[in-house]
Amino acid sequence: MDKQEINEALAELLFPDIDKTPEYYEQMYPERGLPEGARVTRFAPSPTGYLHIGGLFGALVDVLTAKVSGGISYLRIEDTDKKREIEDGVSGITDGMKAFGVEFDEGVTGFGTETGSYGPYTQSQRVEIYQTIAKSLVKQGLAYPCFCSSEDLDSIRERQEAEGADIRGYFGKWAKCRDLSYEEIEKNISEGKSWVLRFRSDGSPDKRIFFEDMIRGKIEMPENIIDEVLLKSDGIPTYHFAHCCDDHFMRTTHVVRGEEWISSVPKHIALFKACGYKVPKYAHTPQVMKFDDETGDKRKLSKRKDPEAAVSYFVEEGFPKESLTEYLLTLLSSGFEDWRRANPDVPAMDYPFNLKKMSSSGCLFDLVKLNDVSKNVICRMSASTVYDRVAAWAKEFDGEFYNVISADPDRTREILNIDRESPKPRKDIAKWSEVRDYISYFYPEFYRKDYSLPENISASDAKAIVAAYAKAYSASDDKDGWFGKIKELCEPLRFTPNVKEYKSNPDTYKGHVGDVSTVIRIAVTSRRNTPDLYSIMLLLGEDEVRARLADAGANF
RNA sequence: GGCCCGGUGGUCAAGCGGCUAAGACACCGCCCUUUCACGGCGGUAACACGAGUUCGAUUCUCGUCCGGGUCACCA
Repeated sequence: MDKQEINEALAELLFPDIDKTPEYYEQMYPERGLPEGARVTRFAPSPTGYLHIGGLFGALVDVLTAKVSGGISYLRIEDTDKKREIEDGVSGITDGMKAFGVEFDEGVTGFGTETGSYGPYTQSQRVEIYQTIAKSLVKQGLAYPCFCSSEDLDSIRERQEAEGADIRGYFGKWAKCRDLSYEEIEKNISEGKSWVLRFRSDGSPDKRIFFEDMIRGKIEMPENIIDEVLLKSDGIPTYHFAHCCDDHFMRTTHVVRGEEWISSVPKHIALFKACGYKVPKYAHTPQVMKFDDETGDKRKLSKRKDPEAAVSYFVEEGFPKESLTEYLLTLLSSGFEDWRRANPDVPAMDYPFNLKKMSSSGCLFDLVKLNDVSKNVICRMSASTVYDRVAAWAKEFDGEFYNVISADPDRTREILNIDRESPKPRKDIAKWSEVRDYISYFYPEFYRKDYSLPENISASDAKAIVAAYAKAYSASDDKDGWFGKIKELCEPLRFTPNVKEYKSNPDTYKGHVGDVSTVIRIAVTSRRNTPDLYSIMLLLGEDEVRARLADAGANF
């Protein structure tokens, strides 16, 4: 047998059940007839944990990159590691994406469902494809079976470490199985020894490869010389091989992924070339970090240590989905905030995103900034929208609150509308979980009396103010009349209705109209700070206002 | 340890050889104002370090330091 015949025989020995050829899949998954410049991207998470910020961040880049170019983005599930997979992994990802308004053009849409003609989009369902390509590689002498046990591999590693070798891994003299004869292989297999399929690298340790990262520019690295595992002993591909096959057959043009993948690019390029595939463009995104209070350092957000790394955290806290995506957009694209100011009402996903303008350094996730972004998002919403969103959130996370506000939706909407839907809306609310406290004084169920006064106001003055106001108060006053009455209270009680005058003559008065208002505000709401008091009193109604004034007057 | 990525105010960030080094968040002050918020105005605060190239470096090169990543039958 000549070499070619041996390879053919080996391929049959290794993959007796594979009867398709790479050409079959080439025809099944033809080039996408997209216009020039259209980019095909994919978000390819593995269902090994909940959806986290980094994932959402990456998905946003994928979707936006495809969208601005008139291309396609799809969601692929990389479930080749059955050991680490968790039960609700897939739906966690798809639900999370949905919850944050990230929509892919094709791919997995939920547990067991998908759309698009380049599927299946779940790697565990594509095993035949990988094996077909693997078989072809064996035929060409580009891959070989390796029978080394994990102990063998450990020992190789140990020896390499002891030698202080610069390059570690399965290659050169360490690659014991690389040149096994057909007879040896056949013997091993007939003995039932388990094997993995390795790539037969033709790389040289002193050659370098170059590639252009869409975000970082030119990157130079040593060529890959490692005989990487292509197929694990269970016949399932490793990430590297699956990446190569899938992104080729799914016709991905731009691979966007975290920067932790940069170091394996040489492997990937070698694989694509060995398979005869066009190497996709790569874009390695920076990592989202957080500040670790314990160590005082920046570090990568950890699923384990940081509850806010989970996207579900933001859902539970009640951040509107737009807030998180807008915040992430400010992180991943410096021009976003300017664009948003110029286009306040356009959906965030219409942002003309540019991969090349992405920052390449890791960034800290800033909850404070998120709050600010979120306040801006919420202040643009109508009262009715706010109500719907709060109610939806409360229904899931705060049933008691939901019952109370939904008992009279119209009234709740009116409460939520105080100082809203104006050119200068308030920006008090950053997340739905804050609303309960924010409007609690409207509801007897939540109202907590607190008549403590600012230091500059005595209890006796407060009693006098409330008593006088209770007499003057009329529920039918308009706003000017309402405030006029408060002003009229001032002089007799030795306060001044004129703030400026008080400031120039602080000793002649006990305080000014602001202090008088504060006392009334405290009496009516138990707060020192509230939105427009007049609106509040209107919504509370005359009986309730009178009752509160009386109660406060007796308890200051 | 080898290889790789990164390093502008507290945070996110403009900046591509010559600028008093933008802007946003946070913080502080003032104004507006019945409180708070909003809004307006102003302020504190930065090019990691050292060489080199250059008439001139935040911008280019090299080295150092610091941070991060990666060296699995995990992705």
